Amino acid sequence: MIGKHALGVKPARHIRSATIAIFLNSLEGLLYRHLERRLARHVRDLLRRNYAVDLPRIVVEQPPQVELGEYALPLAFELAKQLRKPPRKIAEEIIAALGQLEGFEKFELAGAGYINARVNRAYVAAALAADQNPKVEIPPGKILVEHTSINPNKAAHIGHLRNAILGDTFVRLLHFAGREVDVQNYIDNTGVQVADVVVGFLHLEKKSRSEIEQLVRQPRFDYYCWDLYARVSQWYGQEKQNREARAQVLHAIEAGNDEIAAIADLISVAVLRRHLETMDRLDIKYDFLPRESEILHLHFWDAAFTKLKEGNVLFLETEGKNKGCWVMRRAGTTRATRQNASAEDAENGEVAEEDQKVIVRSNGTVGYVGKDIAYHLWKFGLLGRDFGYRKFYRYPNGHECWVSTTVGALDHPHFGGVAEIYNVIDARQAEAQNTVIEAMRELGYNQQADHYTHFSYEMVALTPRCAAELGYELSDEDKTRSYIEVSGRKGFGVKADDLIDTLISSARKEVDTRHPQLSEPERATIATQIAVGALRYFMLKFTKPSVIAFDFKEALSFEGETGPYAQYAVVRSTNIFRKGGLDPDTYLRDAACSVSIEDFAKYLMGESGNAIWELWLAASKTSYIIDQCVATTEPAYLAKHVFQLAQLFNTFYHQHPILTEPDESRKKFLLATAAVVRRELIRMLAVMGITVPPVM
RNA sequence: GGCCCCGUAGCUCAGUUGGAUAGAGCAGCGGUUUCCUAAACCGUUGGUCGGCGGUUCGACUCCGCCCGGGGCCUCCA
Repeated sequence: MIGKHALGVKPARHIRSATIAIFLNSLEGLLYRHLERRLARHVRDLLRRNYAVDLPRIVVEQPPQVELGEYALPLAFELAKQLRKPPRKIAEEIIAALGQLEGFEKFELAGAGYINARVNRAYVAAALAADQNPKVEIPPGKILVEHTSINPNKAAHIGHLRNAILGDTFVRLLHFAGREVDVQNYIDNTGVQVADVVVGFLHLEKKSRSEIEQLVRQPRFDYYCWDLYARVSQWYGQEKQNREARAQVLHAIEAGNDEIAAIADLISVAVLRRHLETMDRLDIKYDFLPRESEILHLHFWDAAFTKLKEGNVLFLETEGKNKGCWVMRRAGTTRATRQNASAEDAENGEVAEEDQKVIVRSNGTVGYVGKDIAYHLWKFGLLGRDFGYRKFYRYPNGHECWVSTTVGALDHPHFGGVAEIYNVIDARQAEAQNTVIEAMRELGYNQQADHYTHFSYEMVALTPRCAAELGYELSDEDKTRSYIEVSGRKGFGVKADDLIDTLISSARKEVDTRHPQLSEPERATIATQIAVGALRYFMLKFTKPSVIAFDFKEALSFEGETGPYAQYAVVRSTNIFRKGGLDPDTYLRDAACSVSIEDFAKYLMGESGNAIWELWLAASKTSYIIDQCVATTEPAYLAKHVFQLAQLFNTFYHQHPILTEPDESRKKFLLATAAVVRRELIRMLAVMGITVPPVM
């Protein structure tokens, strides 16, 4: 629901050149992903027809150098044994049979039996300049992305930033792919973490409700809680009986109708607002905040419990250590247990003790996984209950964020009942997530389970050096580790707002020296854009399963493989047009299309055109890369590609002075090159949530 | 003990779901600014892809075993 389209640039409405217009109308697409699909389809048909072979997947890869073509098919190797012919011979035959294919120049035999395909560079470039991007089939149904989900009891830290940036970027990727998305941020406002801070205010600080009401209004109340939470954890360690305070508070919060519950609500709401402010600094916004308090008070669990019992997913353990608990089979123990068990055991749903997951404790209270099952049944519209909704937070840009409540507004957007869900949750919770999926499956909701994706990522830890810089005392063992885990409980970590502040002031210093003539607000805006660009890029450049060992030096870098590097490439392109007295977008719409097919061919074909063609080719891959990111749930590919494109552009920029180019048609072509790359970079950066300053 | 992730250049990481000569950034060394041009560019140093087997025409990639690091496995969330 946020930002219908993440596109930073509007597509050109019409094409000026009659030649190109006719050509483009006759085709379904000329950009990288369209050509790849067409090639694969063409080859598959040919293999069926001529060889009666049906390959499950036609592998299409990219040759090591652009000189060898744009696509490479290694399929002759695969067929060699089956057809009892040498690969080169097969490749030759296939090439002869391939004939003509729209958008392609020719097919060639290469190496030991590769079939390399060369596209018609001029046509592809013309299509890209005209921003041709034909509609592709978009799967129906709304998608729900859950991310951030920070316990509302302390300030957000760098680990939470990775979660939110990954989640928000994935939302933008889905938007780009044309999908409708709801963004949810689950709030555990009734758990032990909130209880702990409440204990801190009541037992350590001895604060009254009205005093807390005052404190809540201070600017960074979440920082106050950060320190208090760490002190409470220490306090629990001092005397065993201190922990009794937690149990009492927790119980009061769950019941939800006394002074303590009111204080807990006061605190968690205030911290939650702070989280929304922090994330909005990075342009991360939410549509709906489902809270655990409503899951409890609206009795979501009761509805889920009934279903789980009726579906024989849960059973009451009558002996052993889990006696008196409602348990289910732990994820990952699925078939083995069933097959090894006797038919009668399977009937009763009996599972070995070590394979059991307790869902309802023997005292009748439900655990976290149980509540999560109920919540996920709601997400798919399977629970038969709904939240109440009220407006909670209005962003400066007018976007409205809703929160769950027991009795809400009559008029509200519809949340839940979606077709697909993605949960951005760190890898440590993989087993819990799988247990929820397993419960859905056992309830017979296989289709929903298939569309339940745990968007798993690794944590952000600190390098020992970084930890030492922050003033933490390290044991000798810690010093030898490659990284040290952040701990909210110990108050050990880098707070999100602190990091953002540091980045902004660091960027600000540079902007001040480079552009002293700019006004104060202008410099502030640019510094913020650079800081956000650096931070978001930093969190996205690592692949999800890689632990980020956080280090200030790297995170604060604005050089090399960073967000500012890519932003700077765009600024350079913008500079060309500014100094040339042109507007890049207008130029693309009007002038670039006046570059004739012949001129595109002249400057892009052959040896001399290879280098610039490489740049055009990379620029034509936007939708291809984004498809890949969505299919693999890996935004890092986009970050890598943006950097590569920026790198190619910087090389181009260095080698080709454009404004002084004497040949008028060549100058037009070079300007079109700069404008196209600029447009694609802006687009992809927007998908990463990064904007580009006017100057840097 | 069981399950999951990681191991690639001095450091931090990519490696297109089995393909052509393993790539970036940082750090180091040496260069390039009257320019649309330095948050940049060029050159250069640097590799037993943790180890051993296996599958394959072909393995950094898949399988098995081992070594090293991390995580999860609680009537916590």
